[in-house]
Amino acid sequence: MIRQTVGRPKVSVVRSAPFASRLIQWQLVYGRHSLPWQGTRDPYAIWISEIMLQQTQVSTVIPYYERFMAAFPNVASLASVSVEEVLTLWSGLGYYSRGRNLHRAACMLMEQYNGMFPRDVAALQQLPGIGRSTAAAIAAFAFGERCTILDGNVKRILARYFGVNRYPGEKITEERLWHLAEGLLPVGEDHETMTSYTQALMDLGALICVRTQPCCQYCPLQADCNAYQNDLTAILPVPRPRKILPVKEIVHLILLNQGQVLLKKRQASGIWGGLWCFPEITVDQDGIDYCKKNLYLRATKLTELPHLKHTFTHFKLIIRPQLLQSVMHQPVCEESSRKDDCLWLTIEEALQQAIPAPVKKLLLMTQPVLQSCIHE
DNA sequence: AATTCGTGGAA
DNA sequence: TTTCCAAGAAT
Repeated sequence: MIRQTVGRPKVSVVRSAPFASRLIQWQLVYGRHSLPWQGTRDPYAIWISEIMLQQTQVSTVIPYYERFMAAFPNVASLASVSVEEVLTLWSGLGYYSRGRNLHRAACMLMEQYNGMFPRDVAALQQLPGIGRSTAAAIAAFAFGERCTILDGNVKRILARYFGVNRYPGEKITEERLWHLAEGLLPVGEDHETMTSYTQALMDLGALICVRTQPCCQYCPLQADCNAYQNDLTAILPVPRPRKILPVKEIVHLILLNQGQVLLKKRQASGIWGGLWCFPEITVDQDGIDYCKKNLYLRATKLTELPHLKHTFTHFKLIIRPQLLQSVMHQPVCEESSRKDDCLWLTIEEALQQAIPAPVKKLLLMTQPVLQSCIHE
């Protein structure tokens, strides 16, 4: 830590008053007030938005949020559908365990709370997909509970404000940030104050205290900000320690038959868990052989499509797509269609399933090819 | 405690 | 192009 004067608890509570009130005053004038999930105290709407916004930018979330709320406007409607239907609307958004947990939590809310939301943070945190920060966001926005969030915005703000010169993702540092955040909460306990304050933290981080080139001229915390006073805003917060991303290479088999493609459901765990994907093999496997042994399909190779690069947080993936024409003999056809983890679909149908982003790209690339195949 | 979960925007 | 990371949680 950079040298700083952190007082005893009583002192820090008193000193925190200006922090919260300045933020709140700033938020009322310069903050965001028209995001789709604002202006409501419906815990369901707030919950959905908070889950979608985990590690995901606002502009990305908005269309997904609108579609999701239109389809599932409340806990009961979400709990009543299959997890498949939830993942279909989640398709392309990433971190698909969020969608699975959302559905599980909706079912738990129906069973344990009669479809209502518990008011306290501890109970909220028991629900799958709701951690400490998301629980605090829901409790603050929906119920006016006096609890603090600690998302990427707040970590960045506090790292600068207090001059925290260690990586915020580090466990010990994160605990420190939680403690600092608790100490900055507004003293009042009314709902409106907690809503404004929590939104203020997010807005300051998103609009002023951004990662690169923060707009310190317009920051209500400028006078007390350690990083600004010491010209450290460019190097705080300390970035994540670099790691070399491993590169994985796989083959996706795009099987074509009578205007349809084959999608295979992935196992529940691992990347793209439970989503529909092309059959996947290693680069040194033979696609035609794989079709024969695992899918009971005779196939002939058509062509190899240009490879697709996809970067995850922890590895890079090179997808080598192979177009295969499958010939389905009658008994073989029955056998392959009997597998409940395989689906023959037109591309239009496939695009409406729970598929990850690269599969969507490949489907769109395949569309013209399939058209020409049909005319043969 | 360190990994494993997606995807796309911004620099 | 590469790098970083965004309203984090679960394991």
